Order: sequence, then structure tokens, then C-alpha cells
Amino acid sequence: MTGRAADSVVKAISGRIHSGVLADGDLLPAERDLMEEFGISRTVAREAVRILASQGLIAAKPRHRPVIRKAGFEAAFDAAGSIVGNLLQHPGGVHNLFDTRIMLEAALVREAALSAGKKDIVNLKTALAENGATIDDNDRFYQTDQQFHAVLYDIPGNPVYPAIHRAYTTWLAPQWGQMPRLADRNRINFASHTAIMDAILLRDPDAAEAALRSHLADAWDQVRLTFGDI
Amino acid sequence: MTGRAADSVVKAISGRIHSGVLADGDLLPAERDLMEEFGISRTVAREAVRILASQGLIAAKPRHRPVIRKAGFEAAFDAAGSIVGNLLQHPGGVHNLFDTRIMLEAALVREAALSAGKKDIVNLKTALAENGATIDDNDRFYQTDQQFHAVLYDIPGNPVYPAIHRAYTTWLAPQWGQMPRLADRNRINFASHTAIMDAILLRDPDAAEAALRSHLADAWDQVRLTFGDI
DNA sequence: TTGCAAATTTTGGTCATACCAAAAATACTT
DNA sequence: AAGTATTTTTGGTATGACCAAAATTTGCAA
Repeated sequence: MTGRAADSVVKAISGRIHSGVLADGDLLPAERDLMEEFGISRTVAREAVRILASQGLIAAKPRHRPVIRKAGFEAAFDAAGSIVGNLLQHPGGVHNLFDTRIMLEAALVREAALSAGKKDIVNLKTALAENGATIDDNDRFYQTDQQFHAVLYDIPGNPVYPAIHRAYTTWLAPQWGQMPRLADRNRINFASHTAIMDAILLRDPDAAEAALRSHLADAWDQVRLTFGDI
Repeated sequence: MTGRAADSVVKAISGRIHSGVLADGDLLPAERDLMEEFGISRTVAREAVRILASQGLIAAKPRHRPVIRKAGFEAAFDAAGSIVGNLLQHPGGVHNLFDTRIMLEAALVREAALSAGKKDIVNLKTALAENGATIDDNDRFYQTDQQFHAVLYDIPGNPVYPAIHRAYTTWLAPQWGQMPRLADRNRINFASHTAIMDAILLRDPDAAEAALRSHLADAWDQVRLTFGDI
């Protein structure tokens, strides 16, 4: 109707994905099979595959059969990823994004301080302990650092938050990855994590937020030290 | 090098867009021109256009010349839109999304209470006044209601927040649009807005957050009343 | 000259076919 | 049974062609 023959194919396939006919991890039918099934040309079949890929419903690596990828909120943020990548090239882009991260994590630690359950506390303590144990291993510290923050995103039990966390770490990875890793900095960051943890244990949302903001503001200073004004 | 000829074309064109050679609103060269310029087949030219469109750099309506669209954060959320749309069909999807909205707006009103400037206060008062003046006009109340919340997203001066607000209203519109509009409810919502405003004026973040959470929790109850458990 | 409608050109959407190279599948050898 | 060579499948790209919708030009009448 509306000019795009590929759209109907996209609709049909995404329907199969959501209804489970095509499960996570399955291979998409070959393009030549699609053209037979839907009575379309290969051009349209390829177009449909492209659209599905841009919507995150399938993962299409060059020269490989596209793989069905169950669409979670992660997929949504993945779809936004390429655009955000462009925006981060512009002055202020990284700062704007990091700023939202600060506000969100501030809200998350408040939430944690107010309503973290026993299990959440255990998870936080575990993550913190592992973080402390890897201060001298820069690569692993990087991982356990992220893991500690990840626990914060898990606490509300809302799958959107972990997806956001993954998006942040992915989008900001280019900057983060280039930052110099020093044991001294690790020690400072671990101390910050500990302060956040303490405030949560004391059920003091204001202190938790303050500690978190201080932590991320410090991290941002490091970014600026490395990259200058971006 | 690695398989996708279209990628180099995409890179070249996106470079032109970012460098301003192709400005916002310009028309993308015709496919047949692209193939000549880059020495590629029409297949690849079309592929490149598709990719650029999926990245939000150009807006391609069927049967129309693609238009350059300098991507903002709104474009990123637009790209995520189709996936989120699907997720909202699943049980709990709407709730999960609305939950994040509550947390974000709670953080925003805290921010507003702590650091809203004179201009922000004026904007809030204006929005609130217009909201109050339209209690008996359901459609306009709906608009001024959104406008009041929009001001909250504007206060931090970070372009990401207005984009998020637009995404929320777009994504949740299907539910919101079907809700019954009653002058009584308008009155309640206006009272909530006033309470939030008062707390901000008193520079009391806790009260502002409480008022906001109460307001949105109430709104959610209305949603459940209309749709049942979703 | 100007306004508008008809004719023409441009351009996006689709199809069919062909070739190549990388993957995947299969056959074969050790 | 394991590893290697061979065949088949499949995605990436190129050509060329046709149609219908847009955009442009042309031409005529007011």
C-alpha cells in the first residue's frame, strides 16, 4: 500500500520473532528462501533484512547468516547506538550524556538507600569486595568497577535499567577505554564505592547521592584531564 | 575493506553532513548520481541510503528524495521507537517504562528544587497557569499538562532530557490517548502540579519528589483502572 | 506577461540475472 | 576418528530494465 514492499515482509518476520516461531539464536532463512516464500525479489528480501537489522531484531554480520536476536530493551538502545555515536563526536555530546548518567545513578543510589533488600545488599557487598581485591589489576578493576555500578542498576528489578547501563558503558567506552589506568586512581575509586556502600547501609539517601555525585564528578574530571574540553 | 562497500559511502556522506557540506534540509544526491560519484552500483548506493536513514542522518520517505536531517538525540530515541513499541505489547512492559519515568522525573524535580533559576521558575509558573486555565478543556489540558512536565525536562539545560520526554510521550501515547478525560481528574492533576510547584518554590527537594511520585503513582492507578493489569 | 494544465524528464521502487568470494556442508583421505 | 580437500550454499555486488510517482519543463490560453 504505502510503497514499501519490504515493510510487509518485515512485519511478517518480526511477527514470527515475537510469536516465538523464530526463537532467539535461530538463523534467519536465506535471502533466496525469503524471496520464494514471500514472492518477492532478492532486492526486497535484502531490504527487509536491512530493516530488521536496523531495528535490532536480527544481528547481521557481513558474510554471515543473520541471527535472530530476541528484542529486549537492550536492542532498543543498540538501535540508537549509531546515532548516539555520531552525537558524541560533537562538542558537549559526551558531557551531556555523562550528565544524564550522573542524575540517573544518583536516583538509583537514593533508591538503593531507601529500599535495597537483603539480596541487594549481599550483591553490593560482593561486588565491592571483588572491586577491592582487584585494585592492582587494572583490567580486572575496570570490570569489577563496572560490575559494582551494574548492581545499582539491578536493584529496582526493572529490566530497563540494566539495559541503560549497558548502553552507557558501550557508548562511553571509546573515552573510557583510552583513560590511563593507575593503581592510585583505582584506590580512589574503590574508596568512593565504599563511601556509597556505607551510605546505603546507613539508609541515608542524601549521603548516598552525595557520595555518588562526588564519585562521578571526579571521574568526569579525569576524562577532562585526558581529553581536554569535550 | 571488510565486505561492505556501502560503508565507505556512508562514511563519506556522513562526513559531508557533519562538516556542513550537506546542510540540514538539503536533498541527498540522487542514487544515480551517487553511483557515478563513488563508482558503485545502484545496489550499493541504495544500501548506503538505507543505512544512513537507519542512522537518522537522513529522512527517507517513500518515493521522495531523501532529506538531510542533522541527528539530534531525538533521532536516537526515534530509532529505538519501533522496538520499544513491540516491548510495550508484553505484560509489564508499560509498567517498566512508566517506572523509569517516575524515577527520572523524581530526579528532575529534586534538581529543580535545588537549582532552578529565575527563568525556570517563570517557565514553570507560566506552564502551571496555562494548565490551570484549561481545566475545562480536556484536549488543551492534555497539552498543557505535558507542557508543564516538559519544563521540568528543560531545566537542566541538557538536550538529552527533552528528547527523553518526547520519547516517553510518544511511546506511552497509545495508552494515554485512550484514557478517559474528565474535568474532575484535570482538577486533581492540576492540584498535583501546584503541589510540585510549591515544593520547588520552597526549595524542598524531598517534598517535591514526594509530590511528584504521588502525582505519577496516581496517574498510573488511572492507567490500571482503564486497562487492567498491563 | 502570467497562470495553469499537459507533456516530458527525473528518480525512487522493484524485478531478473549473473558472477564472485567467503562460509558452510560434504566427501574423502589418512 | 580426525583432519583435509572439494563441492554447495549463501551473502555482496554489478547490470540492465521497467514502472509509477515526483519533479520539471513546455505550451497554451487568459
